[in-house]
Amino acid sequence: MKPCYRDTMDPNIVLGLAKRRGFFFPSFEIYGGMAGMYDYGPLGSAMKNNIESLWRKNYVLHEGLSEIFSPIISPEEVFRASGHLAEFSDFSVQCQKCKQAFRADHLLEEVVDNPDSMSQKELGEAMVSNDIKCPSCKGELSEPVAVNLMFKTTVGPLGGRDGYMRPETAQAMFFNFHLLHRFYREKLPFGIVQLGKGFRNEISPRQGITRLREFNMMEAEVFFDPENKVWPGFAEVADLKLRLLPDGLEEQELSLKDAVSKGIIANEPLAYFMHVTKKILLAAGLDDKRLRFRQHLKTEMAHYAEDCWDCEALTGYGWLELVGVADRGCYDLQSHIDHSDAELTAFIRFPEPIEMEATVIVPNLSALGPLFKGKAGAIATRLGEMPCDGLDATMPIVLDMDGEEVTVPANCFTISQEIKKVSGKRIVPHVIEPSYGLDRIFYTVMDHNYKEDGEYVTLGLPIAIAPIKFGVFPLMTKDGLDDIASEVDKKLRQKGLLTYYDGSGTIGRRYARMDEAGTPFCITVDYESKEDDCVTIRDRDTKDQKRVKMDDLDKVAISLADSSLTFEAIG
RNA sequence: GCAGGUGUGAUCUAGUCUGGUAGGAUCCAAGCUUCCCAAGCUUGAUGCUCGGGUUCAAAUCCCGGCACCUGCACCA
Repeated sequence: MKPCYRDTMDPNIVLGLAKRRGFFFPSFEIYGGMAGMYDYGPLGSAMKNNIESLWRKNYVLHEGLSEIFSPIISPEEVFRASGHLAEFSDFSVQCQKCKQAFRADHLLEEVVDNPDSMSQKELGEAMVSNDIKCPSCKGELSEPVAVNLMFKTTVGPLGGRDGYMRPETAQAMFFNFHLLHRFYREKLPFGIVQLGKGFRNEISPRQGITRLREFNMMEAEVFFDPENKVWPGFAEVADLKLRLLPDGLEEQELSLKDAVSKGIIANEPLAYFMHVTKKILLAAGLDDKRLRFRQHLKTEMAHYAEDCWDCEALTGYGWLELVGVADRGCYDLQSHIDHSDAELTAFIRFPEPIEMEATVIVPNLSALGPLFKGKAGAIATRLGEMPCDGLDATMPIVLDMDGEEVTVPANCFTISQEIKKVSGKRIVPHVIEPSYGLDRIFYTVMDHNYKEDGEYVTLGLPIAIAPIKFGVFPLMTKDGLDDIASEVDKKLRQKGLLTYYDGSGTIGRRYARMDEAGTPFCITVDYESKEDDCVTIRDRDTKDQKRVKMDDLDKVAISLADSSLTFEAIG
């Protein structure tokens, strides 16, 4: 069994361990399984919760972003605005001879204008009339077939509104912007997070839990005044380094400050959240040497994005994208503004109100009304909006009202000079989006922490991530040792620590079981415990043991669990 | 979706070519052993991916589905 890539884990070994120990395994297996669907087992669910807690600790507690929780099924309009409907509805053709698949609109790009806006039927006709053949073997191509990567459903049992399972959690943070901005007392910057499931009907899911059809995300949207893109914590971390692989340049280690000042990373907040990403991934136990930030190539970056970096990890599947940190500009909010009537903007107050002298047309409604009847309102609005440069107050104004020429006599308006006080301006905020693929991070945690010494397997999980914090054993299940151990186990659970009581098999076997599950510490009650009221604590990574008074055990265990105490420092 | 490969207890695997009682190892469980690093002994549980066909007889041969792996395509 060879590793897939040099110095990286064979995924089959990780998959085997995951299944054997209840981290994760294919779903619906007794019914033949379903590609792209996995279950998290008992240890996996606990570890997934721990990764989420670590993430929340950073984003919600430390950075002060707030969490929302919104529906998975969303109406079609949301995805028309987000662009997913168009993006996910490609038409694909296949070569009859060499079986290769191509996007129909791509093949027509050279010969037709705007092929991506054509219907399935139009594309098919255009393919025939332009005599399009397979680009690689010149074979005959099939009819275009719709490829929709979103799961569609109908809301209402008797048919109703079309809906889709969201392909990302982000949209709710955009279309609720007006409420969330108000929640933040109308200040910028502020940020929102959402954790939850997203769905993509992948054509061919592969590689375990790294490309699922139903997957878990942890996303943040941080909103900024585009003219003032700063984040308060930046200065503190400006000198810390990141491993960067910029588009078109060599891989290099740069401080946040230098990367921004050299224009490699577009702005400070983007660099800041890249740093936050690195911090979280290291705390989750990923190997710094196998992490890098790769900048999206100009060609792969969405056209509206200002800059985008993927945090990638080297795993048994090669380099795997775990996190995307993107500056999406104002694209998402603007798009929802365009598709709805909502005012998803922020009002930026000037330090001092600005007084501006302006020439304005003031409609005279008492003259307009009788003359134009029902159209008077629309005409008055148009007059108020039109530029007044060079207008003569004594001449009639000619308007084009939906193709109809309307002459407004001079008595229907006046032109006057006004002083306008402007106290601020309305802007569409820019957004920086750190988006984390939880399942991929989960996989990489196992990949990077798998250690083998001969046959002996240890999962070196950090205690914050480890599903079980302490194994609790009686050396023998008799002479009352088991009662004492049960008592210890119960006490630790009451303190909120997940333990695993095990009295079966030899002591070595029990340590081995816990090592493979990634449990950092084991507590053993032995015969001496009955004399000295002490138990041993054994460290997974060094196999060293220390004796601790049972009365102090709570405190020691809690401190070990929150990493405020190290094993070496136990007195 | 296409092409190729693979599918035997929870895991790794022998058996498939050449049809005839499914075997081993690990793990798991119960027990013995004053048992601190997968020791030993006894006992036990769990399996041929699913469906159809050929045959007296199918893990084995044929057809189809499903899943996994690799490549292609796809990857907001």
